[in-house]
Amino acid sequence: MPPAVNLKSLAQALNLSIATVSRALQDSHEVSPQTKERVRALAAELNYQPNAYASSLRRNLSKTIGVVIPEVNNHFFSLAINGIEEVARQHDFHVIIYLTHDDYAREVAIAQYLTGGRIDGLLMSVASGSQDFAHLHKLQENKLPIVFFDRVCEEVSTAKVTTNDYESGFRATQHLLEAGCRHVAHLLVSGNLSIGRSRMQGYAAALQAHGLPYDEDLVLSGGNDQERNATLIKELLERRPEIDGIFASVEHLAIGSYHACQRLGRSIPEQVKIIGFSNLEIAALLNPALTTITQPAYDIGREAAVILLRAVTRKKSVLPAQSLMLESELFARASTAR
Amino acid sequence: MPPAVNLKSLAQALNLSIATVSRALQDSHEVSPQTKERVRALAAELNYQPNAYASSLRRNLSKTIGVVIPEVNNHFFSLAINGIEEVARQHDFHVIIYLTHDDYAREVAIAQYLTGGRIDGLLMSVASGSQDFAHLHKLQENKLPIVFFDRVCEEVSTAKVTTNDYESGFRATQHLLEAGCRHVAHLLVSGNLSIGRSRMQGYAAALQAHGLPYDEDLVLSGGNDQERNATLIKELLERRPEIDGIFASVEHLAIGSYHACQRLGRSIPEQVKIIGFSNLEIAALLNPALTTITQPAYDIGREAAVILLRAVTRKKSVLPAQSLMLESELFARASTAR
DNA sequence: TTATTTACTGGAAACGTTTGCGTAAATAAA
DNA sequence: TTTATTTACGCAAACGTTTCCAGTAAATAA
Repeated sequence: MPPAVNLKSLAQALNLSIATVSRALQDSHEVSPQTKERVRALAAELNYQPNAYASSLRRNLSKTIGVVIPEVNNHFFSLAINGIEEVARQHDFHVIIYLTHDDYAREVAIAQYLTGGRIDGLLMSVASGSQDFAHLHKLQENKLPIVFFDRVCEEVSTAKVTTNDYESGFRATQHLLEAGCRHVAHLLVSGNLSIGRSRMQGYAAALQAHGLPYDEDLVLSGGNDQERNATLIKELLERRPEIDGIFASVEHLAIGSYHACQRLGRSIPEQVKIIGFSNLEIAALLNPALTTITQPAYDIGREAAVILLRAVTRKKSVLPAQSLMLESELFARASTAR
Repeated sequence: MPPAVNLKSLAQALNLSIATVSRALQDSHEVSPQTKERVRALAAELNYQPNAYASSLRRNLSKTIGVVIPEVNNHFFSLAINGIEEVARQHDFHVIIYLTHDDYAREVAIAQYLTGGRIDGLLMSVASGSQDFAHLHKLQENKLPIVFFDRVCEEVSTAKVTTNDYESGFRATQHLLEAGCRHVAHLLVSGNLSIGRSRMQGYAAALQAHGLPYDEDLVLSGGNDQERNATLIKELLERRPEIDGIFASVEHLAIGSYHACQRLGRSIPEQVKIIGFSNLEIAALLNPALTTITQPAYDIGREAAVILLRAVTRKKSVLPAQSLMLESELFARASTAR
């Protein structure tokens, strides 16, 4: 091990005290310009890097934020991460990522970790299986500021960034109805997710507005197993052959619908029209091009990070309950053509 | 601030010394079973979490690995991250992610950070713009074990995980030639990336094997701006209308080719056949379905993480130069049909 | 009975940083 | 001249762990 270059070795080499070297590197006003220059020169020459852990321990600040999401292999979340990382970098913050794989137990374990003071703030999209939120309340008790994005947790009072999910659900359904659909199925990932509920309510309201009945049997809850989803959708389409429209609440369920239709030989959009929430850049290149409700994923990540970092740098540990709602956009494409 | 629960407070409450409490929580053999139980019980009750920074500082070990990649909004990398995270979780390690956006300056800045001892090991896919590798050598001098994956850096001697890029390039090109193409363009992201070179060499070798000339003008270097890529490809297709096959070395260039053909009204695969490296799950749903060379992205991430964590836990700071090469798979689909 | 081991436990140093406080010299004010 | 103030720096404590080094008491061996 080469003798690590730290404040002590710098101080010795410069014949100064550790305190002075530390202050010089922080550009403190209580060290002379000449000394600052000497210190900086040697630090640069020896390639000194402060020990992040010592600094974090002493200052009780880690310059790190955590991001807890279900998956990273998902266009929405990877775009959001891009936004988050952008903001973090501007503030000289580091980003630790944890994946729950939509598993409640993992989410709890991760939350447990996080009470150790490893991060200064948390950005989170809750796992779909989560019902109990004691682990999140514990984080708040530990003075960890939290910002939820997209999959928010209503039971915890803090800042939240979402999109207009109710309205989007309404518009998506309405879009199908206006395209001539009369039997619209709704595929969602989990009924107890707040955004799932909102989209569902929008769906139900649109049906009602068009004088159509809400049929519980047309609502399908999918999971994380893509193959299984495709099978479930296929079974639904077989069981209810009158279905002529599908509103998929998340991207991979729209994809699953394509596969199901392919297997059943149902043509899109002639027999079944499909609209889905999605951040696929290549929705337009699908066969047929997929009509999407597209969330401003990058901006959601950005905004959530901005709110969090503002709180962190101001040492506001508990964020006032606030909701920022961004607008999704509907891109009509071939999959819902008349 | 609620009085933080730490070793000291636990020790006081239990009328024990800090040392004993610490040892009890680590299940040391030199503390009695009864004491261990008492300590554990109170720790659990008070929800004690050890301060990660104090521990890292003292043990000179952070239980954290860094991942430096160009983008996260990319199927290959997000799958790789899934693999990495899986292994890290099994070893109780944390994962910090840094994005270079393929920018050399950012990569250098990130490397600079990383010498601060914040992480115990590094997984890296180098930025396409990187020419000089002093920043990486510095990391090695700082005793940071590095494993490169996919976009490896040949100039740095350490462990590397890649796929059979030369062979894949050869097979991809051969596939087009066997489908009848005579003028095959090659789109790549950067000529000075080692994997880019390998794929390119495979491309050139396949041409030669089929008695076709290598034409430099048919090789196009793309960037990160998708719109610009599509324009460049379009211009190439206009300039050289005889092009009847495209081998895209990365996913988004294949997508760009689709867009370019769409704009020019060239039909795939009748006029132009396209094959591309890609981890798109929905390649089969594109219009037409895209023929792909698919890398085992998840496994690459997994294997790289396994190698790294083995080195980290064995305190091997400098890894022996080794290469692990996994196999890519070619999925023939409609975009290269005769 | 004495010597030696074994089983627990505690004191204190160390990791590298930041920062409150003290102080000497230099300067300004009285 | 004396007295305040400023400037520039050092000492040492603190952050919460881990771990080396002893130390005590009981158990075993001689």
